[in-house]
Amino acid sequence: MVTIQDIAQKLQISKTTVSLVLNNRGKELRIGEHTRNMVEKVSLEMGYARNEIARSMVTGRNDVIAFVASATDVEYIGKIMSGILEEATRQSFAVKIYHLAHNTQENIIRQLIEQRVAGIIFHSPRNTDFDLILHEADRKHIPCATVNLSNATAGIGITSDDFQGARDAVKYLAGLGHRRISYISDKSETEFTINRENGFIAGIKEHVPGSGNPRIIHGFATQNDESEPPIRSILSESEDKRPTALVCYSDYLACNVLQVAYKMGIKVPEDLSVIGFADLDVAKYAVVPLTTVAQPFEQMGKETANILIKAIRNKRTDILDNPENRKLEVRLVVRKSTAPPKKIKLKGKCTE
Amino acid sequence: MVTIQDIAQKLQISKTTVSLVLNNRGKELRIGEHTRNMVEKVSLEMGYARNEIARSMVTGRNDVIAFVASATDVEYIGKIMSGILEEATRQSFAVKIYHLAHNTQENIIRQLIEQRVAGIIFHSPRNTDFDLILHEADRKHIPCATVNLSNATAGIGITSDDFQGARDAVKYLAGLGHRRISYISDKSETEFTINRENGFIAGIKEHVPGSGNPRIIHGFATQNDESEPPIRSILSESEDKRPTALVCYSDYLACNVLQVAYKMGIKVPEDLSVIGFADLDVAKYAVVPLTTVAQPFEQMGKETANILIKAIRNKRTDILDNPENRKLEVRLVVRKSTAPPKKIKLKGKCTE
DNA sequence: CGAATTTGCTAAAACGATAAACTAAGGTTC
DNA sequence: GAACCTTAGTTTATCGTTTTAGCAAATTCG
Repeated sequence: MVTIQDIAQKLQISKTTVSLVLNNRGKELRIGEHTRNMVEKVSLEMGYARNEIARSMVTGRNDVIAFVASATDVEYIGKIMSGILEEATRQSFAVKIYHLAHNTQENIIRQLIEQRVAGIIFHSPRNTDFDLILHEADRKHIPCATVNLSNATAGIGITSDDFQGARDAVKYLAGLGHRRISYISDKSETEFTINRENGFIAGIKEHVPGSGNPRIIHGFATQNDESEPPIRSILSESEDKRPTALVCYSDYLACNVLQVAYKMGIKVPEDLSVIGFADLDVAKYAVVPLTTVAQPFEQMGKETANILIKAIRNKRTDILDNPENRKLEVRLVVRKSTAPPKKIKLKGKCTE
Repeated sequence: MVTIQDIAQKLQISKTTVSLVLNNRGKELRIGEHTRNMVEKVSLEMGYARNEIARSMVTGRNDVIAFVASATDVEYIGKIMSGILEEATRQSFAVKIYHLAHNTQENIIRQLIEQRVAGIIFHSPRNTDFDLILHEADRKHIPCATVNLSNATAGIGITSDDFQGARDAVKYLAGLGHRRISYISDKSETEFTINRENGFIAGIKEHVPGSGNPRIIHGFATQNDESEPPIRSILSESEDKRPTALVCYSDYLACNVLQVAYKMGIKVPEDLSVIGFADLDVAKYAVVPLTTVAQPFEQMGKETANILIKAIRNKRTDILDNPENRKLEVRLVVRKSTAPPKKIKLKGKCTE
């Protein structure tokens, strides 16, 4: 590989001069125009590419951020990554990725430190997955951020406003005329499940007052079959008692609902409205494309990367003392799985 | 940050000694046991973490591979990445990711060279996306590989055996008794579309002989609505002429078929069998979970990383002269969207 | 015309590690 | 007891770059 030394030799000048020119500091540091041109020309001719490793050595900087995730083969994590990548690229940072799937926390943090990454972004559905890494990173003063993870211990944390999302979903359904709205939660207990459930409850209290205690059941998104019994039981009730609309913890669960309803001959949206959460492919490609609360995954990635890089640039000053936590707005995407409830139409006809 | 110098100073020995011990070359190069123990102890106490950047400088190695993809927010690419990551981790390589989405080829290859990555893995549905990068990487003798991309120019190329997959799908359907089987292709013309189409044709010739020219239509996976007219037209034919089974280019297209069939009141799998391709989430979560040709994305990633790293370790000798191209086996996953055709049963009843 | 300033460039140190060659002390062998 | 070997390290060079300080020649100024 060609080095600045080689260029210097060819031009019979010092490598300092070459370095200055190639870093565009030639004008300010008074390298003559002719020399500048020659350096540019020869470096191009010889196919010079600067050695970032050598550069990092002396500057002490290393413009690389690490994205440590529980997995990469999950659609929404891919979207987050995409946002991180876009912003990092824009700011001339490279991105390294790490998995918890085939690696221990000990191992990952060691690598991150040895490779002198400038900052770290985490995501996992399980908050505790990063305790060790966060602790060690803090000791070494590596700025950290979490994305879509309500763990404030990292200094920087970007999530989506799931509470608001669930509330909006209820508001929309109430606006369509629904009164019996239930919520199907995931089996896990995380900040996500809690926020969405609370948002749902708040929505009911606000938009469907006097409807009694909101009904919440627990499904199991991961395995189709596991979710069927609870869903089936709620849909088996008589038509005047069972919910006319279901808000689901995730698009996956909403798909499960679609499956069960299909088997039971319940029509969506005529007999039952369904709202999902996330806006993943499964929502778009469902038989009845799902109305869903779209989370701004890409934007979350972008924002997180942006704030993290700012922290890095500001010489990592006291992020832990002034934590930056932000919730991004969600957006209800209305597709085909929601409609006014049947009952209301019938009632209307009867009373006339 | 603590350096080996600091450790050496504290112990009043030379940094070479420290280096040797910390690289486990202390025994072979005769550093006394007592000194070895002291170095280990003090380096732990001081929280030493070796500087991979400095190390790379002198060794000339940099155990990093780059994964350059058209995007990261696509489910199957995430799976490939997962495999790459697993294998790279196992072999102590780090992985950097790059997007074509927000970056030019010129920019990416420049970064890759400047950062002295040891090898590059590509994926994009469009073969030509990497021409420039491949060319430059070759000039700099950086070993390259493509994954799930039938472009042999990279020396290493791992794909799945899509031809076989489509053929297997037809074989399975023929085995169920289907005779009128059609294929719905994507609108694009890539190696993928060609391989699957040819596999389908081969399957028909082999397993449904004398059924005339196989029918192939073109759908549009990307936008739901665009695919509807061609699918609807084929399903609108009279029941004794229209296909009893459809093999689809992708799971997405298969979902489109499910949507159209649902609207038209055609039951899957009773009236129509549907087979997808890829085995993505949309297949698992479809109303009628899809029978589909599962591609081994993770394994493809693993295999690619493994061969690439081998090439890197073997000092990148003439991979371009001895290209390694491999097709991995696909696997038909049978779910609920396929069943024997109705007609056969009816016929059976009539003739009795 | 001499002093001060500007211009154009360079020498040397540093970053943190590894690698190759070398040394000094003590123990063996013949 | 001289030659050789072993042990346990050390010295020096090197990787490719940036940074700091400096120096000589040319130019400007009073």
